[in-house]
Amino acid sequence: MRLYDTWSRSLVELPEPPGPVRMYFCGPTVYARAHIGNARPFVVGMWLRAWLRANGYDAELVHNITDINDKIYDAAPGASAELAARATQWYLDDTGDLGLGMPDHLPRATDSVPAIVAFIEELIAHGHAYESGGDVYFSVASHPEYGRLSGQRPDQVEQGEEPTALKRDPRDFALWKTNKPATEDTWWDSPWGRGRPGWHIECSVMAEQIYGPAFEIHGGGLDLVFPHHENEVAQSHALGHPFAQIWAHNGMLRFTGEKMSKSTGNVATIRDALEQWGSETILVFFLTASWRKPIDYSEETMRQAAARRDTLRNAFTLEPAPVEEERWRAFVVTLDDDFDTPAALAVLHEWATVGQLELLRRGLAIFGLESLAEREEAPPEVRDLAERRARARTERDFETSDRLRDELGALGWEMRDEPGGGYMLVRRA
RNA sequence: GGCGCCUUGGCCGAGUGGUUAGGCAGCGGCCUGCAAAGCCGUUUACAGCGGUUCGACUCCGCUAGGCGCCUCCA
Repeated sequence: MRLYDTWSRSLVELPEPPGPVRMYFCGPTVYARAHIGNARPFVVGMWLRAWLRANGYDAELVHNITDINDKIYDAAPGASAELAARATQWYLDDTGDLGLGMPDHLPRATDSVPAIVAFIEELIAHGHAYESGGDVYFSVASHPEYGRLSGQRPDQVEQGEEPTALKRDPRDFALWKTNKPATEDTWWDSPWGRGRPGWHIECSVMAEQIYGPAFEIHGGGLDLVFPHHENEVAQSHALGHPFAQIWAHNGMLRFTGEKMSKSTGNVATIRDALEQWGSETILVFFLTASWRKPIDYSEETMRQAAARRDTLRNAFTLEPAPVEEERWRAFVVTLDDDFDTPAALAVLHEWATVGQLELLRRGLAIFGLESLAEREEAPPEVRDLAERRARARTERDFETSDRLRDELGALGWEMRDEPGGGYMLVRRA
């Protein structure tokens, strides 16, 4: 299997099974309900893990929770820890309801502070960082490789608006920030006084705490390439750690519906999407685009995803054809080639058309969509209505028949007539 | 100003130097009491302009439009 790697800007072949393939995908900063775009790295990470495991890999996924951050302080003055805890639970609930299971590890920044302090001390000892007024900064000039991941030219980087008096070089970034009592109600002790870690160092440390200094895949949104991942790789490489072999960056989700825009802050949360469309439609939606490309979230694109979901589910009401195991190969080819889910989806549709239901079920299961293969048993009152309608039809009392069909519809059930008076009851999503 | 990405038929989205994925929607038909589901058929696609080539949607250049990032947005 090969995957596109941002570092080398090329497709990189994964080692042969069983690997291992250790993956670290950047998770959310917990200060509010995560929006649907935040679900993409989670979904991609979980799908990759499932696919790798199905192919005999020893695959593992770490997804971190950033629970120390300015946004959290801003959102809940005086109660930031409580908000972070609550928002962490929201995220776990929301992603859990996607039905993909959970990553192997969900480390919190707040649990890693001693390790972060130790990592920073080592950077200082090696001359890659310096203390300044209670803050500690990474010295970009000490690391000539800086900028390689993102391709940014340090001399062209736009300067931030923050006063940089404490930095030796405006490009330097914070590893540790001294506590500001007026706005920050959490802090940790360190050799440089009370403070808190910077964002980038949290991820370097959490990844290495679990995997050690080298692992296979580091994932996250394309918007994190610079500065977040550039800084992570600088911190770890500066200490001679190999860190990630492959950098996998997922494309951004765009809100293109009329009612939504990120600038107005009016965006759908994962919870909103779950309530409006359900997990199956969300997963099919993510399947329709390559993981590296942008994907548009709108009423129209979601409606289409829902229609696709129905098409796939309807396949299971048909007579299955004898399993042709060799057809599985077509699916493997698509996913082993940079995890091309749109192509894989086309294969699933092909199987649906020709009645390869066992393969279809197995393929859907990779993406957490095995529920599409399940038929829900109708409750007694629904079966009773259906029987009455069947009788009315037999007696050619179509007025009663149509009325009963409407009643079934109101209960969320669809009655599909078959030749010879038989019928099938199908749950409408 | 810098780094990078994208532009395929009504919509979404693969793909290849010459044989045109897939889905949704639309239209016609079969089936049905009528539907639904399914099946069959169907709708002059590759932003524009140059160049390379026997031949480009596919390679190169330019233009236009869109998007991401530029120190704490997945």
